[in-house]
Amino acid sequence: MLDPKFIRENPDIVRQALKDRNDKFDLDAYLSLDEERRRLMRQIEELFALQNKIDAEMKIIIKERKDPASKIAEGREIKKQISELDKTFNELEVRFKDQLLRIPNVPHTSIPKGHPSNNKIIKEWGNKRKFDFKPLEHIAIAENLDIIDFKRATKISGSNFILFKGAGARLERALIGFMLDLHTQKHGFKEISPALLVNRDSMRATGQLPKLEEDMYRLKDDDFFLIPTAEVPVTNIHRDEVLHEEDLPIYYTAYTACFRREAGSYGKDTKGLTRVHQFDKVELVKFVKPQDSYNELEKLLVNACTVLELLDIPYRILELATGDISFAAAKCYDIEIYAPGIEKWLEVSSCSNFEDFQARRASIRYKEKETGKLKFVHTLNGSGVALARLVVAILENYQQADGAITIPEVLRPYMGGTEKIS
RNA sequence: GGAGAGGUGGCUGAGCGGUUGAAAGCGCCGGUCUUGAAAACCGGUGUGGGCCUUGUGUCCACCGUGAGUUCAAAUCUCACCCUCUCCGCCA
Repeated sequence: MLDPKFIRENPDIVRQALKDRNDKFDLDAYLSLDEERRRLMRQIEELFALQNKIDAEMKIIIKERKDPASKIAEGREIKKQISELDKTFNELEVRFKDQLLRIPNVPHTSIPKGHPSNNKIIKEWGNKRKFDFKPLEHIAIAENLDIIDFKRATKISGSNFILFKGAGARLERALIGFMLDLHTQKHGFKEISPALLVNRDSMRATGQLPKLEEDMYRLKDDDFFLIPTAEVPVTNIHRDEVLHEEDLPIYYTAYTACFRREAGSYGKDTKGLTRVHQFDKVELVKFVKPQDSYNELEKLLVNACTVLELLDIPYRILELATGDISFAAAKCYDIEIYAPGIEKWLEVSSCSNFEDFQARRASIRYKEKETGKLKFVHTLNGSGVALARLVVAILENYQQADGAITIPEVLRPYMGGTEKIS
């Protein structure tokens, strides 16, 4: 969330941010709510001060064994006044906090403004494969090789779920192992394996709640949520903590399944692996000092790209426009990989700097040695990378004329030396 | 799921309803001593918020969370959450 004081003092910046994001949040209603609650707060605090004064006088009266009756009556009167104001104040406070949590982050000034069509391609890597036959779509490839079973996945769970089989399942596991090893051994990340169910506080801290509750899978009996990304449990590792400055930056990587309800997206990308309710992902999360966060974002992006370069999959990087970045992000790069069968660029990673937006919600701070002050850390995360779509790209990029798939060289050690699936 | 114990500052841990924002110790910061370091000793050290005259300013809140009793709650009552121990169940 944003600092309420910052919003109050810079309403124009926030208003512009909302406009750039095409967010309909009613800032004026928020601001008057803030003013009203502070007005009431001042009244109540004055009464508290009065109460404290009576309290002090009361102590003297008792000590000197005088008659306390009139002071007691005074105290009663104050108490009555406080309890009346308090009721209204509490209502306002609940509304205020809820509204505050619905204000998105202010986009960084460097990023393109407006509609997603203004997303800027800042890099392309690799050459699109040339085939001397018509490349098939991944669905056909996978069904021919019997490594993904779409029909049975639907029977077991429903539409847009996956069932990997045989070499398909092995490929999935190989990719996870390859990526985790790369990030832990070469990029300095610590491996984390978190729970896939998290509580409401955790979802609020990273910014999924309260706004996006409809998009989340929720266990209604226990008020748990299925994680939409490892970002949630991993960022929450340090919720309500004060970190040591010398421990920063902290790098974590985690493989988890991710669950997306995608309410309201029916009819869009409904076929194959490109949009599913559950997929695997290796996530990268960083906690850094504020002055380092934009430098760390660039490094994070390189870490994610390295995965694709080692797999030799053509990719491009998009710098997202204000209208396309997520609720909590200040700046975000998307990485898209090319799938020659369906002839589409597929998003496999979003690398974002949240600045102190999540840290403020989650209360993740560190004590700055030089000043002795507590400061919010900056949090970042990026996929390194998402699996289902990566499998699409591998199948379509590495397909052969005979319908077989050659295994990218870096994956072979993870597949027991297998060179092709046929 | 059953029984019991307990949640107090960065940590450990005291706390008869009224000079308790909170003893003590550890840690941390500064100083003395030392060639330097350690030890010892001395001093300091919570967070969040409101207000304006932005100041070594002032006021308020905070002892798991929420409600209640009271003139007054860390302390009493109730509910909830969480942790630990034992038992049960279980991969």
